[in-house]
Amino acid sequence: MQPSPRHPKKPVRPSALQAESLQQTRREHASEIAEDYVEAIADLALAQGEARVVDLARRLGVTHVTVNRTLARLQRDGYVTARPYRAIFLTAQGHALADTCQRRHATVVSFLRSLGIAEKAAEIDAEGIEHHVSTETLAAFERHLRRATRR
Amino acid sequence: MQPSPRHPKKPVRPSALQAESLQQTRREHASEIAEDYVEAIADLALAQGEARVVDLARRLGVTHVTVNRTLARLQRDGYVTARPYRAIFLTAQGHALADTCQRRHATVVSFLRSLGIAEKAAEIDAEGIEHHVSTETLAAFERHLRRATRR
DNA sequence: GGCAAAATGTAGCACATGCTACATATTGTA
DNA sequence: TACAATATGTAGCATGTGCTACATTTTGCC
Repeated sequence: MQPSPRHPKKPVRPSALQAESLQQTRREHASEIAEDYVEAIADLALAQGEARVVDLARRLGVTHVTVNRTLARLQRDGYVTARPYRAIFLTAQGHALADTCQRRHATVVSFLRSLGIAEKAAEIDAEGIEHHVSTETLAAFERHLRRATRR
Repeated sequence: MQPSPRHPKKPVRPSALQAESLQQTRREHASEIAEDYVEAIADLALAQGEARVVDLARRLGVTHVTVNRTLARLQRDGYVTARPYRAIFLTAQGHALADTCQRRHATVVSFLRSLGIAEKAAEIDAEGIEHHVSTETLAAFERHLRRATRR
């Protein structure tokens, strides 16, 4: 193959819609964990004044080591503040993200419940689904909920 | 801390429902990519007789290198057969998975469309959502679709 | 046949996530 | 205060996914 030595290699252009969708999904996945963490930190702060590494580990179902490393990344990205051996707190940016996630989570759960899905299954599915719900789809869920309530 | 030298360390037991849900989500994520690949391979086989690495790369929006390594894993796990410089084919197991995914994908898209979501957004969201839809939720989607159709 | 383009393969890097094992700091309490 | 339990931190490994750069094979065509 002629390696076309001039062009540094143009990025693969996915022509298909599916490629675009999958790339979107991959991007979302990168932020899913951040969302889960800030949401958990917000909950814990509310419930017991502060969030500790152990609490997060228990809550998220991972070891404290994983929590620790992920917190370093969240701190790097400006979502939390943390000092060694101290509690973890959300930054303004972290709070904003947490609020968004909590509202979205609640909406998704309510929506699934309104379809007749049992509490536990709704919770489990919502955890997986919520990160992939676009603004448009979330709005559609809310519309549906209003209709269902009005009835 | 007393290291309790006898017990090899019992796995962290997540007491909270959220921990369980998140672990479920992580398990699902491990199989998402396999699902995307077998689905693409099935489509390509139908459309042009066989699936090649380049086709998959274009379709999935990644480089051929990534396709290559992922195919090795899929082969290891029994979903595809592949020989160097040859086309890729699904095993019986791969076909079964592809069928399931295609049906589920179609259901999720139809469902989102029935909520008034535009074609493109429905496709994009479906790619992210479909992997996290439990049997129960999928059934609820189908129920909803039947109701909407009947009307 | 033989050359060039296309396709495929391989090496090696980066990053994210998970883990176990072990080290260190903090804390509760005798 | 001092010890033991708890919490937190660090080192190092595995796996999965993505990439670029380069090597090799296959294929189309003169």
